[in-house]
Amino acid sequence: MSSSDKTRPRAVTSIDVAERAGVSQSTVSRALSGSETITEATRRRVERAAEELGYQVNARAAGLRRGETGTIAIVVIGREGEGPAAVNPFYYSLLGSTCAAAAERGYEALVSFQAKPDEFFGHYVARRQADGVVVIGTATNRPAWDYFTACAKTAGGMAFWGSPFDDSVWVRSDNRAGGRLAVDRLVRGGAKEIVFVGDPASSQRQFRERYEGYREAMEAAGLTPGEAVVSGGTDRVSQGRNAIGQLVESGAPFDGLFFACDAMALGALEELAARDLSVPDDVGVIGFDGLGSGEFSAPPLTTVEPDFARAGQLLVETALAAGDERPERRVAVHLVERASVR
Amino acid sequence: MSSSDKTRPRAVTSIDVAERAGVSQSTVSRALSGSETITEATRRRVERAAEELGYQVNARAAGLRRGETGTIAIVVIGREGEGPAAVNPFYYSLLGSTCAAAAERGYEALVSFQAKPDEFFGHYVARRQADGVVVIGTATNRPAWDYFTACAKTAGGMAFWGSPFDDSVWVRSDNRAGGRLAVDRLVRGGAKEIVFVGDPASSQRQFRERYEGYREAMEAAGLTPGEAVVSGGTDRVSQGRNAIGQLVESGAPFDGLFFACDAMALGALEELAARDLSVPDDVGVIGFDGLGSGEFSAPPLTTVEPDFARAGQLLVETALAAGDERPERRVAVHLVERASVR
DNA sequence: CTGAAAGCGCTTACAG
DNA sequence: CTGAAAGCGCTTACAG
Repeated sequence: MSSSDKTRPRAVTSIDVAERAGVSQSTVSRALSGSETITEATRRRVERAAEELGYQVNARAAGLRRGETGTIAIVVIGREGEGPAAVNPFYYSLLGSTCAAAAERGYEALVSFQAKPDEFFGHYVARRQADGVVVIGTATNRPAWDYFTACAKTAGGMAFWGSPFDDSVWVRSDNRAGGRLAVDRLVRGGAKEIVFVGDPASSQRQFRERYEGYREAMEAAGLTPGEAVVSGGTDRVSQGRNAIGQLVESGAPFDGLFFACDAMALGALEELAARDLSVPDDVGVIGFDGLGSGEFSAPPLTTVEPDFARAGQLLVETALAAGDERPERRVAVHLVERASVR
Repeated sequence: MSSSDKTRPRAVTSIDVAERAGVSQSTVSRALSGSETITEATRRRVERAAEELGYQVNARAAGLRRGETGTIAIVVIGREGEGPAAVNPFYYSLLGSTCAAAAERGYEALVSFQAKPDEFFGHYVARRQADGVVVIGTATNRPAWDYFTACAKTAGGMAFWGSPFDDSVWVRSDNRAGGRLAVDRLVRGGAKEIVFVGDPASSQRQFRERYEGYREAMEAAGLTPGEAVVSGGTDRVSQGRNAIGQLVESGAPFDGLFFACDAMALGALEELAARDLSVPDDVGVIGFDGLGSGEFSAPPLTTVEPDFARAGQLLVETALAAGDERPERRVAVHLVERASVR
């Protein structure tokens, strides 16, 4: 018979506020939502009552009535069967700036990490939990992208970064420009035999674009672009490591290395050191992504970084866009100068 | 007069499903929520109708009626005036595992990055947007912690990691055990003159606990614990760098260094290299946090890492706990062996 | 400028 | 086992 057996105390409602202020519920709603049609005196009375009662608008009820959710769902795709600890830090940065971009537009961000097929969920819009959903993460989780690509077909209101498919609503770095930036910088450092490391046929579609940028810049510089070096390995870091072994054993000369992503470059830096090849003196190295880890590698890694803030904005914009609008989908990149190029 | 001038198509409701299945709305609700009191035949009929119509329960309406939100808010506090790009990667890992822990318990995660005083918001529970809120992030943003500590006093349902205050509902690493782990390892590597670097009076309360662990282990090993080395600098990395300068100039001998956090250790590693001090031969180095960047430093950084998954669980548990329950609040730590100790 | 009433889409006593 | 009705807490036409 106790009045509060660990039940939450009943929340204060707009009716309580109305009563205290001596007005109707409608007036409370208008006063608190900033309607123009309310007397300043009334508004103040209502605001004081709300204040005194510690009243906060019930966002859920308001949204239900209004028909908007004010929320955007962000799903981060991980490697199959691995937890959030295995997520590439690049996607954490992207997550952060996407949340910030959502907030900027007045949206809340509902985030989830999804890696296992039996837990895939993308029907946020249908369930009215969100007005749009952005999906980011590793291209290597094929089942996940199959799932979300199918979602996008029936649902709309989705934006992708990292999808292995070209037919979805993706947002990407300006990868060709990035490839050119990297090669030009290597050339300025005196390199002539510049090699691209990474698989242009990778499920990460952006790799091919980076390779194309490499080719363009090589040709523009009067140099001969080579075939991409593709190496095995379970993760990007060991792929980078293995690439060096492969390269050295092939006997092909090289004085500049452009990696399809920072994780590979970081692995390569270790292997280069192990083989007593000096960076940047013997060979210049540039990565792609702007990973924080590159600040502490030996030497610190020069890299091509997308404008994360802009990436977040574009992702949110795209997810929220009504069908016909066509938001820009390429994110500008810039070179982060550290110390792995002369 | 067009029927769909860029208005979202009206969502399918449970009434539509009821109609199609030839049952009442109540039955649809029961069938889809897995109520026991429904005939298998009826349930199947309803499920098929829902399927055909592409119906998804409106989570907001259901929650409103049920009085639960099924959501937990996670706020990440950043350095005053800086964006998500400046957030310590440690907190990204913690964010990831907290999201995962929420999902494990069937909760959605509403995340926001907050750094500026005019955008602080913590009334998620009062606004019925969440059933609890976990706050994580840098202790250096004092106004933010003042704000959320005040929130916690009136609101309940909150859990903190990183708060500079002791009186809030915090969850923390088992820092003393971590300190002991680090010192013991350094001793095993042959070090005798082991120095603690970091400010025990820092707003980051965990630093003091780590220092205490250091003292305990030193004494237990029959060694003399020294005063902590406190150095200036705008961020942890430069504090670490400066600590080395300070230490070397002081002339005090040292052959083992335990840093209050990895960011400081990483800065120190650079400075040590610049001064031709070899790690781990001249001096062993151990950090705290388990930062991913430590994998790529020269040498890779040995560090004390909390059990992130457990940290997330405890945070969620604490935020969701009804007043009287007292969830465990210490997270176990372990040593990640890399190469900065002999 | 303000109020009474309807309704957003569910779930859950209450009947039968 | 199923249905009719009420109600979660708002906002917004519709009146006045």
